[in-house]
Formats: sequence, structure tokens, C-alpha cells
Amino acid sequence: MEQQFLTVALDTPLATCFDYRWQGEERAAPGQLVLVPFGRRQEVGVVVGVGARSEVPADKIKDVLALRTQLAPLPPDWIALCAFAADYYQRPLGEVAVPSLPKNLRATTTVALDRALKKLAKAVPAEAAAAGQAPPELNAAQREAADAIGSAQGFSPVLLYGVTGSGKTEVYLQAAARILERDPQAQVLILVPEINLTPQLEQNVRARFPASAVATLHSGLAEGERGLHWLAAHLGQARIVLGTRLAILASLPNLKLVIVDEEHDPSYKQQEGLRYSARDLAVWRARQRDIPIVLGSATPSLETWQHAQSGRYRKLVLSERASRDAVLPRIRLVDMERDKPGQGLTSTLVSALKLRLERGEQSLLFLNRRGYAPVLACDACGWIGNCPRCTAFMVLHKPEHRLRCHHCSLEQRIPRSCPTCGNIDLQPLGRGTQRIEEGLQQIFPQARVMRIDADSTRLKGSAQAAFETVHRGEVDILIGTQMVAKGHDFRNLTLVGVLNPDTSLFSHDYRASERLFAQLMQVSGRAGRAGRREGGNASEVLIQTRYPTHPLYAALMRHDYDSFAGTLLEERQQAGVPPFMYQALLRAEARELQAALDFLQQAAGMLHHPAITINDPIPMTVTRVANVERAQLLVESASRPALQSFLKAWMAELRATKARARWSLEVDPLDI
DNA sequence: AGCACGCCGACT
DNA sequence: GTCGGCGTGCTC
Repeated sequence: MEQQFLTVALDTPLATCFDYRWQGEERAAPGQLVLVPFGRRQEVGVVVGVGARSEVPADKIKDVLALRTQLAPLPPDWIALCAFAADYYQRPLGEVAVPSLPKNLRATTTVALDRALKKLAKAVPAEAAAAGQAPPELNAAQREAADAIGSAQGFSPVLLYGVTGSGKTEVYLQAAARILERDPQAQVLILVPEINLTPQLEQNVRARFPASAVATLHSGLAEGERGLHWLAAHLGQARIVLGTRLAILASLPNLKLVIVDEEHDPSYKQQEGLRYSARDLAVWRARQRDIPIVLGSATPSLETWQHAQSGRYRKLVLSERASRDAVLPRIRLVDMERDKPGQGLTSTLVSALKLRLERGEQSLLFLNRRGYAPVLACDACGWIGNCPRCTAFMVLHKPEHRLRCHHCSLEQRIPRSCPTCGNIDLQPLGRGTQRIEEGLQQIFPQARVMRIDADSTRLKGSAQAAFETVHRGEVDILIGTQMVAKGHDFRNLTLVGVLNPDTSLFSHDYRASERLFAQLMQVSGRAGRAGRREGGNASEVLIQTRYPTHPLYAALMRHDYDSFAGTLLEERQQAGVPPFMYQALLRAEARELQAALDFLQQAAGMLHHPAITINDPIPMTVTRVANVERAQLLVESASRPALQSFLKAWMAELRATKARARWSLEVDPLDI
């Protein structure tokens, strides 16, 4: 029996793959899973290369323990996708490929895998085109978009640009249906930011296509379920895969269309480990497979917008709201200098709330700050409740009677008196959702007020339950953080109040205004989605601000993202920041700030490249978290290839040096 | 990252 | 006398 040498990608931080010997009956092939000895442990890895010989000295090479022949090999294009992501984000291949597989399918034992395969073998593959519910009529713009996408040949990126309620979902579904009808093998991948916050899209997909043709992939699924759905995608049984960012790394052998809903949403960016952008990988994936991709948004990311303006992406516009009687909500600014808020609410907003209560309509208040008050302070001596482990304030959480650090989760009892001067009268400064909730209950004692934020929805399923309560009409006033801004259609909601958006206007983070506009646009879309029946009152959005003349608000009131995005792009070009510049961030953390800074300084001096700017190391804004000091170093280039080749060489050097700090690299960082 | 091996302080 | 600190080195 001819022996084979297998190059195996393993989930380790080591930058290489490992070679093993295989001499079993069956021939091994790239894409297969193998169980191998690694150090003194056993690991499951992915075969990425097969050969008759190996560079590695024979005495070091160990034998493969088992080949998972029951599982069809992962396709070459999947390996190529992982390899690209690994390369682009400067991570080992195994660290990308292995963790993207469901845990129970890559376990050292094979029970879960066999069970899942057995279960799927029984399932009868459905004819995906055999639709359940009949598709609704499209308006002209929708039809044109669905036609264009459904008939596109080869790699054709499309920005589907349309406000909330303009019927983007319907375009996705009908374009997908066309492709599935035409090709009985075809698979469609639909990415959404957070599946739990957009249940309506999932319901729509499930209503339209047979259940067995749809697979969902997101981190909320139980292990067994996720393994089953992943396998259905891998085996081609799932024709539509609906998932969050992790679904971009699924095996989809017959992928023919990719859809990225709300493509601007920051949750497409993974914020730990492999810090990939699922949207960017989706575009790469579409090019790799030479298939169309749809990026949908009412407020596209400036990266996407610029590609659309330059003609690299085709821009398809949905300008009208799809539901006939749905109208765009009227957006009004409330000048907080003139109308001073009490309990965080201006009299204008209070009257508007009162009117909705009288009419039996619902209101939504949006405040992106959870807790009762962001700071507790002593008027007498100036003491402020700082976190002992972080450079941050302790946030007052009144229902729990606790001070809580939002960075390290440290909790303390609320001090009865000032720790330095003994003053009993400690003052909460500023307002969070809890405090607004309390104020609302005082102003409207008869109103049914509900708060939805990360604190009120800690328990699994409680967010779902809370939203259902609102949908059932058992809530008059809903107060929430960005959790309430996404996805949900509240039929009876006619007022949206935005409480404290100004902080983002003058942020040092140049992406803050782009994000704010998107967020306000999105939360505005919660109002009046169904329209008001028979000559009723238009829905209304009230924004409390100290800067009523700010251009961001002016553009928002006109629902005019075009001109706002144009202005932002000009500013970005002038400032030399993305999308006109490509960035990477080297982060370091250590017990002593100086150690982190020293490491970064050393790293900064390692390599020089004419097209690369290496900035000075600086402490991060929140320097200390959980008693670890953090600093970062920004690297920039106008050329993506130049940055990539620099990073590759830099990483090799960095990995070879003994660092006195923990460090990590992020390519295309969102927060800098 | 794990998980060894490897030499110096406070405990049954 | 040992238990155990984390420094350095390796994983095909």
C-alpha cells in the first residue's frame, strides 16, 4: 500500500501546517477531516495537501489516527476561502478553517457526526422552487432590481440601496427564487447582522421556501442543530442558508448568489480572535465563485458607497416605500437649549408621548446608554466612582443596587456615603435607559413602560419574549438601546424619540457620524412601517439635540443619505482615512503600560517600506481594562497590496521576537 | 495556545 | 525534605 503524506491544518496559533503519514486502505484527499496526534493530545484537522513525500524529517512525522471518510471532503473553494482569510487577516490557516466547522463534527469521537449524517440521509431533499406562500407583487423598482440580480452573469456586485420599508427583502427573495428555479443544485447564502433581532426576515424566508431547503447558521443555535444545518449546507441539501457573519465560512459547494442584508452593520465585523469582516469576505467569495452578490442597505458603508459611485458596484435604487400607504416618518429636531429637558425628556417629547397614549398608539425611546447613570459623583469633594481595575467610570445600576464596570464587569455595592469625605448625598450624573424608564413611570403613572437593553434581556429567550409583548400591544412606551433599533416592525408604533445622540457628533472616531446616521435612520424606520390607515396621522421622529443646525441632522431630516455620504467621503479623502487609506492596528497589552508601549516602539522600528506609514504607539482610549494596560500602533497605506506584503513580513519578524507584552494584529479595524 | 521540562522559595 | 512559581521550548 502506497503511503501518503498529508499536510494538515490544525487549530493552533502556530503559523504552519503539519505533515502526517497515512497508509490506510482508502486514499486521502484534500478537504478531508483527520484525527491526528499533536504533542501529547489528539486533534482534528483539515487535510489541505496530499503528496508522496514530505519536507519534514521522517523521524518527526507521526501517523494519522483516523480519516473521517464518512464526510464528503470540504471543497477546494472552501479551502481557498479559508486560505485567503488566513492570509489577509494574518492568521494561521488552521485557526480559520478548523473553528469554522461545527464543534460536534470535529470532535475526537465520531458519534455526533455519524448521528447527523444518519439523520440527514433520511431527509428527502426538497424542490426549493416549490414555493410555499405566493410571492407578492413587486413595484417597478423592485422588479427591475430582482430581474437584474436574478439574471446577472458572473461576478456582479450590486448595492441595493433603499430605505427601511422599501422592500429590499422581497427583492432578495425573488432574485433568490429565480436562481434556485433556474439551477436545481444552486445554493443561496443570505447574511444578516443578528438573526435574533431580525426574526421577520427568517419568517419570510421560511414562509416562502420549503422548510427542508432552508438552513440557518448562527451562534445562538445549539451544537447539534448547528451541526445538522452546517451539514445540510455542505451536502447541498440546504438551498438557502440564512446566517450571521460566521455563515460566510460555511461549506457551500453550489453557491450561486450571496446576499448581505444591512451590509453597513458593524456586527459583520468579528471583534475578537480572527477579526474578519464577513461582508468583505462575502465580496471576495462572490468573485472567487464568479457569481452575483447583493449588498443591501439604506445607509451603505462608505466603502460600499464609494464602490457604487465609482461604478465598481452597480447601484440599484428602491426609492419608494413598498407598502402603498406607508410613508416616511417626519423627522423633527427638538432644541434642548430652548426646551430644557426634565428627567431627560423635553416638554415637546412629553407632549408627543402623551398624544400617543391618548390615541392608544405605541412610542419608542432610543438611548444608547444602558444603566441608570453613567457616573456616580460626590458634589462635596469631587469624588467620582471609578473602576479600580479600569480607566473607566462605574455605571450605576439602580434595580440591581450595584455599581458595574461595563469594561471588566466588576460589581460593587452602591456606597452609602462618599468614600473620601463621608457625604451622604451622592449624585448620579447623566442618564441611562433605567433612569429614563423611572422618569417615564413618574410622568405617566398609568402608561405601560418597558425597557429593552442588554441588562433587561440577560436571560436566554427574554429578548424574544419582550419583543413579543410589544407586538401584542401590551406596551405603550418602549425604551431601549440599539437592540430596539434593528429589524422589528412595530405595527402600532407612531413615535420615535431619540434621546442623546449628540455625543457622536464630535467624536474623535471618524466613523462615529457614519454610524450615527445609520443608527438614526434605522431607528426612524421603526416608526410608521405599516402606515396609518384612513387619513390617520403620519408617524413622527423627535430628536432631542443641542445642535439643531448640525448638517448630519439636516441630511437626516431630508432622508438624504446621498449628499451626506458625499460630504463624508470628501472629508475622508482630505483626512486620508478609509476608504481612501488601508489600515492595520497592532495592539499590545501588559501589566505595565510602558512594556506595551516599548514593544510597539520596537515593532515600529523593525521594518521600513516606502508605501507604509507607521504611526507612533499610543495608549488606547480606555487604557486599563481589568488591570491590563493597553496600547496600539496604527499602520497605514494607500495601497492594499503594499499593506498586505508589509504585514506579512512584519508578522514573521514579530513572531520571531520575544515580546514582553501580549500582542495581536487587526486588519481593517473599525474602531481606532 | 497548551503542555512539557527546569531550576529556586515556603510548607506538611 | 517536597509542592509549586512561571521562564523557555516544542508541537509534524
